[in-house]
Amino acid sequence: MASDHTRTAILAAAERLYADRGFGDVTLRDIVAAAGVNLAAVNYHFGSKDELIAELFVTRSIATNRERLNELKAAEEAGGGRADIDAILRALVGPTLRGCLGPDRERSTAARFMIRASIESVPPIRRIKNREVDHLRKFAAAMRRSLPDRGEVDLFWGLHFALAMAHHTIRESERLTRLSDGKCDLNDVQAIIERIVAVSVVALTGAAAEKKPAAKLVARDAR
Amino acid sequence: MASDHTRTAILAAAERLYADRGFGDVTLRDIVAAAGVNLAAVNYHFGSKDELIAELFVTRSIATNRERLNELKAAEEAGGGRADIDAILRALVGPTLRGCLGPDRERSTAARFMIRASIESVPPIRRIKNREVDHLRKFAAAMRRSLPDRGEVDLFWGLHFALAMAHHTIRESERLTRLSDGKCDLNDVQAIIERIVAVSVVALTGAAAEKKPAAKLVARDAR
DNA sequence: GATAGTTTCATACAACTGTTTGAATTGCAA
DNA sequence: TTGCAATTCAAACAGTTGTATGAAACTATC
Repeated sequence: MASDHTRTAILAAAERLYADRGFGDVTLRDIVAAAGVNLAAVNYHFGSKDELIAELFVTRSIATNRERLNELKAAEEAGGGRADIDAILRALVGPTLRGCLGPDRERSTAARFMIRASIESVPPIRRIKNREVDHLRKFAAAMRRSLPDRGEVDLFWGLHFALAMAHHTIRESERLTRLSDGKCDLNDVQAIIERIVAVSVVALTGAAAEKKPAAKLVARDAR
Repeated sequence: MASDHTRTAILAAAERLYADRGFGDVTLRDIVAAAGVNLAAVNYHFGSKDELIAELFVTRSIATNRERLNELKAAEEAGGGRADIDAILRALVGPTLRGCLGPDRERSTAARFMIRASIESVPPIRRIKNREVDHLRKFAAAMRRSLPDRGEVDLFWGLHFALAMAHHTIRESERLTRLSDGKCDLNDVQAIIERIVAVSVVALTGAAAEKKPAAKLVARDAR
């Protein structure tokens, strides 16, 4: 196999263009122009435009999912097979949020691409997302082990709401900034993670989350 | 002015098609065929495709926003200018959820259209959504009056999270059903509303929400 | 250095898109 | 009925899209 030069150039250019301008108005011609390759190269190397998009998204979401599972595994091992609920939730929303938010200027192309994928939800990506359920089941199982007394339905809702807060924060970060006149700091990702985890924990346990003083919990002091 | 027959037929056909098949693959030709009118009628009556979509969305979201404000006003008058926080949140998420969720077969075209609008986020709709901030400020103000001791930033986050749970539930209702093997009942809209309100309230007040026994609160008993 | 397989290239294709045009038709008022 | 504006219509327009083709260039193997 020759050097992947063309293939790689297409992937890089496509990710950057999609990140900058969205899926809606980036054509194959834009991509090949930016990559400095021939138009036919896309179909030769990827088969179709949709498969190119799918490959971009799969690559990134595999990375995120692996990170999630690593954190989950670490948390379960630390707890002897039964992770704390806040650690589970942190493993669930942390990688995604860290991947997509943060100081504007150091936000990577990959992050901006994933934000687009989260907002625009184009068909090839939606197809992949549908398979994500199996991945989430592992977190549901961990939550069941962590909170065996909690009803199964409540656990699903808790998991669902945690993801809701994470994804909505990614999707609507601009609106929240505008609504709060910049008072909500979207750059302090760790604080956002802790805030979401804290809300999810109280939603699941009905009690304020004070169990893990090691991690700095959400600063909820009045200002 | 003649009878709005053509105009109305276009609006109805467009809303139904967009609801059924999404914005991505519905063309003006599909719409005029379904409406039984001429292709040029769309541009004659609406100016452009985007303006047609915008009109559809504006009509529906004005209705939702009015409903929201009515509920908010009623809650504030009942409390003498200071509504309970759970009533405010109910006014915020209730109309949207009631408009979009509920038993599948009685789900209206309008509801399905709004779900699409929530998922696909096409340019003309995004432009309109950006103006929604002013509307949300009224709820932020009401929350400030209701919880004057709570920090402003926390209130914004609470508002943001409440919307997050509502919209994510609408967007990902199918996935939640699949993840929970149907155990999460997406048909009981009122229960979902109360669940979201309850989580938001504890997130905002740090205490379990037991203040209003009149409304049935979320059933969080283990099963 | 011939050969076979891979990769690149310019170009054409075929289909679809929203929009425009200008003539026909309609409906209403005088 | 006449006149005038609003509406409808068939047709074409102008542009874009993703994809396919077949020849050319390259690369590595024998």
